[in-house]
Amino acid sequence: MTEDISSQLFDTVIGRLKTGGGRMTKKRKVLLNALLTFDRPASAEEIRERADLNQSDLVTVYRNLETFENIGMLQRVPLENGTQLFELTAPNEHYHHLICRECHKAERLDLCVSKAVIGQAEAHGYTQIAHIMEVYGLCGKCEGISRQAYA
Amino acid sequence: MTEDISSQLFDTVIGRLKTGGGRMTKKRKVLLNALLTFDRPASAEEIRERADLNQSDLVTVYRNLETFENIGMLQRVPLENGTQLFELTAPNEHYHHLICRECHKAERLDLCVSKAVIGQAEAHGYTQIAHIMEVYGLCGKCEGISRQAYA
DNA sequence: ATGAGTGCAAATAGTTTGCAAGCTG
DNA sequence: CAGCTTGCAAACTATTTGCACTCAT
Repeated sequence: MTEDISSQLFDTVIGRLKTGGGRMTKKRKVLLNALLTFDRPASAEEIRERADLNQSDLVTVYRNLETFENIGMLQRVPLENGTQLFELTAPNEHYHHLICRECHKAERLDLCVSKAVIGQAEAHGYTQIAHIMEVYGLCGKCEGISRQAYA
Repeated sequence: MTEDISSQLFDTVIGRLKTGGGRMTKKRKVLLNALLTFDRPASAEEIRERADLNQSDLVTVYRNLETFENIGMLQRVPLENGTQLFELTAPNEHYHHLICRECHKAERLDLCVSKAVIGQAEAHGYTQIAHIMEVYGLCGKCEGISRQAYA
C-alpha cells in the first residue's frame, strides 16, 4: 500500500464523513491513520494499540469503525471463532483473504466470486446481497511454532 | 433430504461416535434427529426447540454440536452478526449457502471454490486450510415485510 | 450553541468452563 | 463401576447501549 493510495483513502474518508454531517476529531484522525498503517485486517484491540490510541476507549474504536463502515469504506472480516477483523477499503470495494489462524497475518486473495454469487442469489429472489469468503490456515511460521509446542 | 440420506447420516454419526469411544444417549439421539429434520443450517437455540429438547440445557446442545464437529460431520456457518448456525453434513463435506438475514432460510449454493482456494493457500505456504463462503440477502418474503415496516 | 463524538459503566448475547451428579456400556 | 454425558451456575469475550460530558463547526 503506497503513500498515494493511503492519503487518497484518507481524503476519501474525510470527504464522505463531512458529506454525512460527520466531524473530524483528533481521535478519529489518529484512528484512521492507524487503520491505514495496516496491510491486513486487524482487530479492534489491535487497532487501538497501534498509534497512540491506547488511552482511548475501545467503545470509541468500535463506534468509529461502524461509522467508516456506514460510509462504505470499511469491511468486516469474520474469523473462525466468531470475532471479526476490520479493514479499510476503497469505496464499496471488498476483498477476500488468506488468514493465519494463529498470528492473523493475512494476504488478499486473487479471487472474486461476486458475479457467480450475485447471479445465483438474484435467481432465488434475494435482494440486498452480500457475501463473505475467507480462507484460514496456518502460515509457515506458525506451523513451525505449533510443531515445537507439541514435540 | 430424503429418508435414506437421513438415516444414512444417522448411522454414520453413530458409527463414528462409537469408534471414538462415545456413547449414544437419549438426549443425543433426539438432538441428532432434530438436526436431521432441518434442511438448512440452524442455530443452537433453534435446534434445541425442535424436537422435545426444550427442557435440555443449551450447554448440552453446544457440547453435542462440538462432538459432531469433531467427528467431521457438522459444519459451522457464520452469520454476518458473528453468531453461527450448524448443519449436519456427510463426512468431511461442506457446503455454501444463500441465507436470508431475516428469517435464516437458507439454500445450498451450487458453487465450490475449494480448488482455487486451496491452490492459492498452498502456494503461500499455508497448511491446515479451511474456508468459508456464505451469501446473505433478504429473501422475497422478508423483503416484503421490511418494506411494510418502513412504510 | 447545537449536536456530533467520547468515556465510563453496565448490559447483551452467544458460547464456554467447572464441578457434582446421572447414565451408558 | 469407569468414565462419558448432563445440568446448573458462573465465567468469558467481543461487542453494544445509556447517559452525561466535551468538543468541533
